[in-house]
Amino acid sequence: MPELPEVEVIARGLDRTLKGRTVVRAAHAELTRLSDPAVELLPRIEGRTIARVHRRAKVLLMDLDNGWTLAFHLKMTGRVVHGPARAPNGHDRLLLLLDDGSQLSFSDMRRFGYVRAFPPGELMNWEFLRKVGPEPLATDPAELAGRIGCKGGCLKGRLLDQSVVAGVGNIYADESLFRAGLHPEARADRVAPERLRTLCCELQAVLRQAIAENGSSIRDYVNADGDAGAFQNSFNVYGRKGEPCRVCGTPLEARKVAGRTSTFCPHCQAGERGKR
DNA sequence: CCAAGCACCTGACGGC
DNA sequence: TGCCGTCAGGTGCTTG
Repeated sequence: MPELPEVEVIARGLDRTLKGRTVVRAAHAELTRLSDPAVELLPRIEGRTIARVHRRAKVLLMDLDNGWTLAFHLKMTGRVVHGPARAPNGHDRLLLLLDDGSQLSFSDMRRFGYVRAFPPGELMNWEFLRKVGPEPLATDPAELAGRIGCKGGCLKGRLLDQSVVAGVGNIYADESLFRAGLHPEARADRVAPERLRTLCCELQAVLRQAIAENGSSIRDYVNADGDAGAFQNSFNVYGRKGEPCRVCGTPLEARKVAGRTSTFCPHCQAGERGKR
């Protein structure tokens, strides 16, 4: 579910509130996607102190004081929430009871998400992280543009490809394409480099703004404190099919591009599949 | 090698 | 009310 800004907001909140907290007890409720058997994983967590919480791509990373790292991938509906201890519910996958009586829960209604534990030094050997592209907010827009434009395929597909650039999902792909005035079906290698650079600048701007507004809440996203984000109120195109473009008033169109529903303004993002 | 399609799951919503 | 189809913020495997 969450894309880069949402995971970033969660990571910042957890790093602030969990750093130095010790896990008193770890409990699992049907950890179907856990890479390691819970019987092996939970003893690695219990008694450990949380050293740091951070993010890479859309993955939430929790460093423990024994050098192990827990990696949470939230996929579509995963949530990591810190709050008062409560009884488990049917969507909980992992519950960590902390030494101040609070509890960290990882729950996931659709069960696409997972938690994995990596021994000291092993995180960077994880296939997922070895294949993932650079962080868009820590990379020069011109370099990002070069990665997007170096091959064919539609722009939307290039933005969603995690090996091209990390952390972009359906919302922020559509929003950055709109801001750059580029059609989602434009052929990436036929768009002028300067326009690709503009796209990457807009991508950075939209990601920064979304982080500043606490992320986007569409259905069930909440940050680590259980609060909804506000950036959904700033969407120009995502989820607005048929509504008027905020710039020119033309009704927004939606179609499947690269397997995902893509909403765009046929006037502001014209470009005859990007041949301009 | 590549893009498309589907699989993985559950729940919400709209139409009939 | 209830059944059915459709859709959902992501990734990864199979297929053509």
